Amino acid sequence: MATTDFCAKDDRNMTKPPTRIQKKNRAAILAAGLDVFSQYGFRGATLDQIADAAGLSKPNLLYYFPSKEDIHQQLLSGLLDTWLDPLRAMNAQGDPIAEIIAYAQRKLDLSRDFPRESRIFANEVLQGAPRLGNEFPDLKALVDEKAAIILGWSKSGKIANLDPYHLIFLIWAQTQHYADFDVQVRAVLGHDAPYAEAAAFLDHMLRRTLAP
Amino acid sequence: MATTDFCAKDDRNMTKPPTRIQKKNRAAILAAGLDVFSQYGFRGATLDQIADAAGLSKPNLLYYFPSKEDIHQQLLSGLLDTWLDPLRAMNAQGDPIAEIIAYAQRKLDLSRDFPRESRIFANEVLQGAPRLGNEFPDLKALVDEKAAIILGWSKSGKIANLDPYHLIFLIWAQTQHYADFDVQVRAVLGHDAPYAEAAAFLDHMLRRTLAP
DNA sequence: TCTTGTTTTGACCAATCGGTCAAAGCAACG
DNA sequence: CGTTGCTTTGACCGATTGGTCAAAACAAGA
Repeated sequence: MATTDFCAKDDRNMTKPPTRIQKKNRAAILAAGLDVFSQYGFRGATLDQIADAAGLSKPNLLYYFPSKEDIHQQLLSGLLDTWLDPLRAMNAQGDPIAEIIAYAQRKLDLSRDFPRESRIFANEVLQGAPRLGNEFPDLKALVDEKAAIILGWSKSGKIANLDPYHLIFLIWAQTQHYADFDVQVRAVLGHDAPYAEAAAFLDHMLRRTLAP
Repeated sequence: MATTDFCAKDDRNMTKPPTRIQKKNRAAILAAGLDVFSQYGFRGATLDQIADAAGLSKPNLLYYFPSKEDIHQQLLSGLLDTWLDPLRAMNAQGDPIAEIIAYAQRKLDLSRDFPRESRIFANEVLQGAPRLGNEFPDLKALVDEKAAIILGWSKSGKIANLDPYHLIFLIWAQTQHYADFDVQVRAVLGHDAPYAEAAAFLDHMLRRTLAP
């Protein structure tokens, strides 16, 4: 056969390394997909839009990715890792309050620097996570681990006595709000730079909430 | 002409009161639209789905509403009022901390009792509020008014010195999180009844955050 | 009963959707 | 130069989309 069909092979089976142009186009497609999916959601996004944004024709786009769903899937799985990194970095040996506040601030930084990634994730969860459900066990395992650490801090009196899971939800909700509900935040505030204020507020709120 | 085209007339121009069957079908369509739009978003929802859920044929559905967009629009505008009622009820003459906590709890109740309404709203804002943008001025006016009250409490030392806008964002984010990210919350917690815990946590967090 | 206006529907439409395919274009190496 | 294999594209496909329309079915009062 004429075509090598490289995109259908899974990662372990790299019979050939990707060429320069393959890397460039695949990256362009993922960048375009991020733009379009984050703005319109999976169903609302069209291959024509993504192809346009990537500067390719639709058949050419489908030469690099087998389907619309595959582009979305690759974005999501690549995303979740980055998104959970701040939580992974929370250290049981560190100072409890400082660790939790540092985690929240890192999460807020992600919202500021990667709002499209946040929205693509929010879109997915909002609609019941039909293309993300299988990632939830890993997510739960990580949260369980970190919740146990927080619970330890709580039991030993180093922080207030509170439910660690809902503390994590609080941090998720509050930090992602600025990315996911960006238009609303900007419409209400009337200006465009909420992140410095948000960081100060978050610090105040967590310090008060966590104090033993 | 044979048809009366009643649905195209605006509310002020009620040449005839709606019949019993009109009321019933319009209500059924809005209920079905709430179900479908909240699950799939505007673009993801189809008229066939909504018609099915309402127990009507598609042309019959379009006899009662002129377009898909109109159903969505009516849901949204009817929604925003309910959604802002708890904030409207916040009383400048009441006890500051009790007022704010009561507001947050009412908002959490809305998330528990009307998660579909919350999600339809979240879906819309997430995608840049293209069909909601004109409602933002009213929203901003209300928030400005209540933020001024909170700021007054803050200045007079009745609550901590904090940014009232970000306090409101905090309450929105935290309460809506349980409705909008429901699947994620349930996947992480491993059980189905987070609202009692959430209410206790919210009370703790706000009481600490607001204390002078 | 007949008449009048409301309600419902099957058939249909143009546009758009995700995706296919064969053929053409192209780069690189001998 | 020619060959080989990677890249790009125009034309096309079946399915689905939101929406239309004329005609049929129905309800209700006279």
